Amino acid sequence: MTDKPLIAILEDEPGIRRIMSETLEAAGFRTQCFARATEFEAALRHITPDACLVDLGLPDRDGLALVHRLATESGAAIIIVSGRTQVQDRVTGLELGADDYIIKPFEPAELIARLRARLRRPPAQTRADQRNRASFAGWTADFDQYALISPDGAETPMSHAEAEVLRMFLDNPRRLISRAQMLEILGGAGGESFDRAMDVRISRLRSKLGEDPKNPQLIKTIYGAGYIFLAEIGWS
Amino acid sequence: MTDKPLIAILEDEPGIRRIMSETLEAAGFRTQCFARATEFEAALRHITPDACLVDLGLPDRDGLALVHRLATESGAAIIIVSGRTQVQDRVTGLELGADDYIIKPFEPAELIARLRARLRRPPAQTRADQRNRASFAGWTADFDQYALISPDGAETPMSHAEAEVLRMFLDNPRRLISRAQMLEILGGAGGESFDRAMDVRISRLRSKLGEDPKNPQLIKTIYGAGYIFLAEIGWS
DNA sequence: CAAAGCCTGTAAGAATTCGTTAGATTCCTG
DNA sequence: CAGGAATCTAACGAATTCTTACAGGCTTTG
Repeated sequence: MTDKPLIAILEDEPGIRRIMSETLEAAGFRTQCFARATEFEAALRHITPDACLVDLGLPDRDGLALVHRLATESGAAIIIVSGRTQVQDRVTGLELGADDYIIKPFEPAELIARLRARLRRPPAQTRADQRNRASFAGWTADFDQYALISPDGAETPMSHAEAEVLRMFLDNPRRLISRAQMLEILGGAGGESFDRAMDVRISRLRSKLGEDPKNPQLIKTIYGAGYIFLAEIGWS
Repeated sequence: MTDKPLIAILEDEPGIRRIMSETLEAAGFRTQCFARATEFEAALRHITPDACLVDLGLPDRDGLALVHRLATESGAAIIIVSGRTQVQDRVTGLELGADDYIIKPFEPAELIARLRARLRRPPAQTRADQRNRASFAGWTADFDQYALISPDGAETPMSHAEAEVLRMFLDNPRRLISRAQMLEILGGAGGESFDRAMDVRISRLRSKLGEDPKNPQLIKTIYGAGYIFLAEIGWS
């Protein structure tokens, strides 16, 4: 974001609203204030704030419902600023999608710090991206076509079991995966000798990836601990 | 996310550590606990937690410095769990890169809710290739590939146990390492004859490094005290 | 419906890793 | 230099993992 982040403030009490706005402006943010949820929702058609500070005690709407809608439909960071002090309030607020929960009265410095912490992370992207193709170490795995394309362009079909294992690795790159985890992820239905089946799956995937059995480059074995997949991965 | 998120817990008090771990496991997370920052940093070379819960009052390191390092170098969400209640503590913690700050004593439900809120957002871009390579005395150790490259360019694979020992040395260069420390670092399972196992590990590593048994240049034995690794080390 | 082909778990033997054992060697003390 | 403790390493063996072969199940094909 090249520009100052835009912060929407939803707060029905004018005094607090003014304080929040001034504090944030002084800290280098742009602000836009609303006293009612309906106003705010109308404005949302035209503006896309980077973060929303919402007071739960609004006169014209249930604040939590609004938070939930914001969380699911907008990418903005949502910070509840509320006078309700119960733990349960915080928990439900956060679980409905709020990113933080600040109790009134609050210290301006903490509000700023928490807001900055939220804005440091990239905004949530739309859930629409499919991400069914991954490339790594010259290979490309297409999970729609169940195909594996080698660095030299040759395309090999990939079986379901192989795809499952590969997907598990691609979802956890550079991370140790224990056998227990594999069993959990791949839904190993409690077969007692399932460990052997796992070995065979790995072995077959390795050979399909052209790995040297003596010295595999991509799928490393950690004796007694599990496996680790080593590659930079790009999804598309 | 196809599998349970991995949460690292850095907390020196065993009671709290256990409570946190059990709470999180019950909520469907995988956890891994550490009592000291050094242990944690060593483990980070192998695991990639999705979030880190760190207590600021660690015995062996300044917690805030660790938070800052984590924030800049790892993509994990960072939540400080501290007994310090001052606003200023929270502000500096958050400004150094923490994503949230929870005050002890905390409600388990709130911890879970805040953790989930952090994990809902996609992780910051995973830090680009952090090559786990070190060079010393003409050798290069690649901890990703589990390979050891000799001064004349020959590449030898390195087993997990060997890599563990070598990494311990490379993390503590030119410093005496007692057997007790080795046991702690390498998670010795408390076997009575573990000392012998350690000897053998060292011996094997020495031979792989081409050390003259009569006069080792890199791994020196200090009779009755421990070992010391002598070399200039460059990480990359 | 039979035959062929592919997928995938099971079994079995080979290969690897790594702790244990034990005898040899080195080091310190007196 | 003797004696005991600490350390080294070769050899062994248990546990783990790899690969190949095989069989049952499912789908495709004639």
